[in-house]
Amino acid sequence: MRLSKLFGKTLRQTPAEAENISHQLLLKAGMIHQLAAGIYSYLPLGWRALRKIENIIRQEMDAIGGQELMMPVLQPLEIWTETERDLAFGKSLFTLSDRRDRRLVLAPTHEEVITELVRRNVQSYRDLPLLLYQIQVKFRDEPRPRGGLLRVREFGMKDLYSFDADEEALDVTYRKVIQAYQRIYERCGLPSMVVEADSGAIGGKESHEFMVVTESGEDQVIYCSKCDYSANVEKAESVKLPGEEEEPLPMEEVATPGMKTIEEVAGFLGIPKQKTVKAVFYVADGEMVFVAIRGDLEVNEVKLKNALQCHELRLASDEEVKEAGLVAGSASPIGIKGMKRVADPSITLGTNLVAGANKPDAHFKNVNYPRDFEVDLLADIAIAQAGEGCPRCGSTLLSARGIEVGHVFKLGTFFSEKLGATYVNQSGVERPIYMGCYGIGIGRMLAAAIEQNHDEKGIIWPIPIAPYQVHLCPLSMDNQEVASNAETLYLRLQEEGLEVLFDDRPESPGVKLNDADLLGMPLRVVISPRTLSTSSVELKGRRDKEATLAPLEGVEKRLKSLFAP
RNA sequence: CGGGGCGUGGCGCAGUUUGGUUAGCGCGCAGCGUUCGGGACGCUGAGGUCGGAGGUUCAAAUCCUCUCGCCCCGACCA
Repeated sequence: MRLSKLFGKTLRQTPAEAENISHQLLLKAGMIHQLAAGIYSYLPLGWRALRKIENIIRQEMDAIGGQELMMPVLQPLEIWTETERDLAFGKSLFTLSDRRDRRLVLAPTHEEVITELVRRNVQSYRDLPLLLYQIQVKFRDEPRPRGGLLRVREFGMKDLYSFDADEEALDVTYRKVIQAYQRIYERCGLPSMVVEADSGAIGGKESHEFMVVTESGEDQVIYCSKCDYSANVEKAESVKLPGEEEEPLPMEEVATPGMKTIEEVAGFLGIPKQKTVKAVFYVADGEMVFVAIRGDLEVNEVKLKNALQCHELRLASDEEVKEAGLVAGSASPIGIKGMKRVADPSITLGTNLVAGANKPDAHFKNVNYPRDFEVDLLADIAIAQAGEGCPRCGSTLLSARGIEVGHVFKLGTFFSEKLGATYVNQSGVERPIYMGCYGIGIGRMLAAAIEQNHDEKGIIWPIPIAPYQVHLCPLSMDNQEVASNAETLYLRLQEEGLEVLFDDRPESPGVKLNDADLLGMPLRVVISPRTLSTSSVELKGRRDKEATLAPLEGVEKRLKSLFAP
């Protein structure tokens, strides 16, 4: 490709809207263009890189027996109400009406459609196992798109669905896909980490995410310093630091004038935070919920949502708390009624805790569960923190930030039972199909690859996903000898099957070299009066500090072997 | 949705507080010339409904009202 003809210009200044490195570099390099919040065009260079990622994914999917197909983006709303996933997705579901006022959705994922499709085509155990995938655009009306391609409303996704006869077979498939995913990330130059995850709106039992560890990541990962336990913080469990065990004392009221927060109360009474009980109020699907947790811990809203099995969860407003007859700052689990009560097991660690008295300026001390109060549900709803104990081996937990570039779920029979996708087993008995689903965000991978591979000058493409392999950069194009040698070298490199970006623009050397760094192709080939004086060209890997000279004669063979698979 | 910020040629900005000539500057773009190994220089030139609507005024980028959009921080996800 001739740079003089390439659609998409490099910018000298980074557009102000970009905050993330990947977003800045993609814009600056002219690889993407924003149309609206979370909606982007891919320009030719960006699109080439994206297609390379797609093809690597295709190869690995095909290698484990996946068959590619294509399903509709536009779907009737009914198939979503049937599984109640319209509620699970809520406002993230893009909906529209056709001319006859039939309600349609722009698909955010395809479990319903594929299940319906497979139901019609699978009858026997002989048809299983089955792996079907597509690479397609998905729509999700995210509350807040951000970070360029990191979080968008229209995005390319590879979604694979697996169909097995039973749980054991699903387990085998699930592990196989995880390994394929690991190969994909590795091939794309993205070191990834598999972590346990919450299954969210997709549903299902077991779930794992693939994280690219980087500071700009939106997710927090908790992992063990010793064993291989790792989980998204949404899901992560931990062994909490124990509280002091002492003889339970009779409960009594203490004055805590003006003390509202846990810090204030603990400080005022001269006790550690873990000797207090924190009370928090949520509204779950319109119902007020009381939540108690040890004072030094925070509520994990994902866990709470799962424990309550609700669709919508938010903190209660001050007014709602007041209306319920509670005193914020001194709210108490003792004597609470008229609403669901949930507590984290951490309140059972230690004795003689301090809790609110449900009146201003007062708390109870020597509160003990279950002697002094009861709850309807005792469930792990705490955020795991670095420094706490690993749930597997007890060693210290650590934390890191990551970008979620893939997510896999064991769905089990959730969809097949609801939609009647069954098969007849060897004994002639009808059984539900065991399903799994597996997604990779492709644009997100592209962004993550840049987050992970760049320097102050620009992008450093991992070879397998670089838009072009070679950046041919003649300096002084008005020099006849340079121009003609560059032109023939361009042809010779292409004849060897190399992908070449040819900077044939009559720009000054500074501009061309800086653009080469910004665009980030793996190998730069400079040809100039200087190199021609010794009948050579200059080679420099994008990551290398120094360039080397190589004879012009036969350089195309040499480069071909460099990029040999 | 809550909090913060911002909308002025393709990009980055100034001008808005305190209304007042043909709305500026840098980059980029076009033409000509000189340059040519890390974002060169000179000359000439094109390009703007100041996000939109309404209002106040002799006069609005600037003041008022409404509205749309974008970014960042939080609750959601590949």
